[in-house]
Amino acid sequence: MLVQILDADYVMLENKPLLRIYGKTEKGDSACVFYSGFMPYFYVDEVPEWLKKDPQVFSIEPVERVYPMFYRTDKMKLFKVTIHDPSRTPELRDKVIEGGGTAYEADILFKYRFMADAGIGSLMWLDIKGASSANTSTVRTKTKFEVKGINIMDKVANSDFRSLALDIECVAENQGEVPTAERDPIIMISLVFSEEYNGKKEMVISYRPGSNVQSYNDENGMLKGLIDIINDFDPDFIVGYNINNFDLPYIIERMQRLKIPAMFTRATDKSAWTKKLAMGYRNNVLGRIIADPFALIKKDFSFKRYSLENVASELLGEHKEDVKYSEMEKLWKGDQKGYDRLVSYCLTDARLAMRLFGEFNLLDKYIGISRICCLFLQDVLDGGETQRIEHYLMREFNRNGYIFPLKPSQEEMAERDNQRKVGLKGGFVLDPEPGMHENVAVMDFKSMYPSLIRTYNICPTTLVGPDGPKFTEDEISKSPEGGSFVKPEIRKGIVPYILENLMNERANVKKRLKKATKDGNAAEVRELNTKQLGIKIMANAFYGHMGYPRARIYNMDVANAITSWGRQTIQKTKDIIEKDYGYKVIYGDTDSVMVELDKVFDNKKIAEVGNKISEEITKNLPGIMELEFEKIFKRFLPLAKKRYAAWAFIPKGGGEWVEKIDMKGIETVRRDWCDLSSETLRNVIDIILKENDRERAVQYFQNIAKSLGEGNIPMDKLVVTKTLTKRPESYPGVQPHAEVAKKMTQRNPADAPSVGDRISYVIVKGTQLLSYRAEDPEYVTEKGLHLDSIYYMENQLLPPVERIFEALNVTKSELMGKGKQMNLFSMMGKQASKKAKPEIPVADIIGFSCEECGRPYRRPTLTGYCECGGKILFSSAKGNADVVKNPS
DNA sequence: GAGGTCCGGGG
DNA sequence: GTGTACGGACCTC
Repeated sequence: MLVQILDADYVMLENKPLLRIYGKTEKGDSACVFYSGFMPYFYVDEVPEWLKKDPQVFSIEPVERVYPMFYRTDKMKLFKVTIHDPSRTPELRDKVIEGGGTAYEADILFKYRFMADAGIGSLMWLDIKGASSANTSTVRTKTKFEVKGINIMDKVANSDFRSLALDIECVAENQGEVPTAERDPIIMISLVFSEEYNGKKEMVISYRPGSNVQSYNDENGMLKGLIDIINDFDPDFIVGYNINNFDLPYIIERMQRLKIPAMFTRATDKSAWTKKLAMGYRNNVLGRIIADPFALIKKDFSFKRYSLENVASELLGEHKEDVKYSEMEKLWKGDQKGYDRLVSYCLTDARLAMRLFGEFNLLDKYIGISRICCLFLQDVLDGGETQRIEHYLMREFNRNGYIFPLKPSQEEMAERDNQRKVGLKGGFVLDPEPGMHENVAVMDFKSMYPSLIRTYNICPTTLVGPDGPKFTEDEISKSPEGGSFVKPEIRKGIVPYILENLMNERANVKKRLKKATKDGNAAEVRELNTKQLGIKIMANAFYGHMGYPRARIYNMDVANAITSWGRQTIQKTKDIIEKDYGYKVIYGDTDSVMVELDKVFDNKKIAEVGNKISEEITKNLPGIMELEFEKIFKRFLPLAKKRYAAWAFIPKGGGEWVEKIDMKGIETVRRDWCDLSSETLRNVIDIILKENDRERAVQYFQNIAKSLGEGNIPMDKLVVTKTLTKRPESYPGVQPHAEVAKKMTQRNPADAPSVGDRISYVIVKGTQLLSYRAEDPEYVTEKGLHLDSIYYMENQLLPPVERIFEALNVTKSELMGKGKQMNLFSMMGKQASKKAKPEIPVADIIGFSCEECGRPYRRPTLTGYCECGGKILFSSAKGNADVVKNPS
């Protein structure tokens, strides 16, 4: 029988661990295979007397292993300690360490210890020889098997996975608070199935009857009903928007509170669990995978906001039902029509989560990584890069006779942190040549760091150590700033070996991908693309790992060797291009060089030159290092290191080009900018790059400024929105959105914003501090208030574009039109503020503002004058102002 | 530019 | 479960 594996655990049976591997059969049924006979073990360097007598110990045998740090030919004499119960390992390990001994591989999860030794990895298909063991009641999978033998199959296509999307609703006891599981019940749960369940694709369960609602007596009954439905439908994926940090912990905590065992895992003897960590929750449902579109989309898409409403409208063009938190209780307790709305709201959220999950292949990348690093999908989703790399490394090191060290202790990490501050240098970043450049060929090194590792055989196991064997110059490669490494003839390093395999495998997969694409085999294209992506991500992670203070095999000399060879490579490349070819390298960062080709204006010609230079340079590069022509910057405007805008043309093959605007380090979307800021910035960049007409760009900007001054910009382009994260009165400083919330509460207590609500605001004219002049846009419309165009000019419009214009030598005053017939401020009209100025008690002074234009300042300017020429005055909370007598 | 702080999604 | 434990945007020095 073939099983694709998703998860594993173990239980103790007659003082021996029994492994349970969960997966799917070819038919798409859930399956569990039982494996007994594998025992937990770890290594120690010496065997204390107490350990020999410990009843946990099954056997102790001497072994020889190679320590993975520094080139060495000697083997360590160690002892392999095999015990009965995996869960007892930590205490034995800690006791050994306390006694002054050293332990190895004593912090590897039992399931992963087994898989590593058996050569099994996540999502592999296993051919199971054995006997069906349907009589076991400890798991609830459709198929159960006792293993006699396992064969690893070559099959890559995934089984048919089954998903369940869910969304819960709950109402807080006190209006305006976020509900908590300790106190507030779940009132309703919507469920959306990836395939029909009892003839339905979706359902809503609750304990208030309604049309299309499956009703229970109470919350208790509803939650038990939920457990039954999950087990009955038996999903592989449990999906929900922010399910990781809200729905699932809430459900589990609620069940704990109501003394309902959370028995919806694939084992009958283990409940689902949730644990609160520093920042959020960690959840586990054994045998199933929890997938949160919120978490996944946040990593792979760039949006200003990641609310379900926002994401669904961006990605699906769909919207949530319009229900405010403040009306939920009313709907839950009110008439049937309102209740129906609540039901529909709940259902929509689960539907949207399911669509996002399914239509955007959100898991593909993680499936690819999981396949390569061998960790289960859930661990890849929840864990970081370190775990992936280390698991992979341990398997490879073990296979080659190396022992793998424990995770570093707190003290060790602190020590490394100090070391690192002194030592680790990064990539080489050239100072960009200022000003606009045209016809730039962009070349970069193909997988620079992995290639350097392979070229120079960089690895902890090839690093020449202080006490190890000595070598002649010919036998080693000496890095510019870092360690020396023995050449592959003496020993090939494990990391270079791993990278060689990964890179060859990826080339192979890409070849097959090309063919599958040509054949139009969509399923295979997806599989192969997933795989090459997984390999790429893994291969690029090795470099960073070795310079990471929390890594098990960390070494500064290794990390520094890689970056210093990188810097040397890029520097030499720059020199050759400038000396031998006579072109100017105007910018470069880590693995790329940008070369300005004078008097070459045709894309085809630029590509020819770029390709020629790359090829010729590559011929003289050591090892497998390869420079390649990547794209053209028709125009390139650097602002600073790591910040630029460019009009790029990327070769698509067959003489075709993809055109786009490349931006690095320039934020066009920021939470505290209104739409007008982003829009103006984008358009200014567009005009500058595509038309190369700075006059027109300035003019465009001035036109926007003029419309702003004349009040012709629609208000929705000037709105800034922020979330109220606490009660408005508990904000330490004055913040615009909190002030607006206070005003809204005062005006209409029934419609007071509550914690978690999004508050939109605009800034109106006046002399008070900015935050006090923040207003609800609806109120502004209603009362016909005027917006503060000076504020928008100075704080929203100018800052983003200023740096762009600066790079083109357009000064701020030129931009503002100063010195010309009419400056922008006069164009926009001055803000009158010369009114009576009573004395202000010092305690009331909260800031400063300009006498002429009313612009607020947190402290007076050095000159005591505003940019518009007006004097800076004190301003009080009440909006009065007085002349600053001594602005120092 | 480095170092510290805030905050997210969900109801 | 032989486990942990963010990351980007923003602000100040």
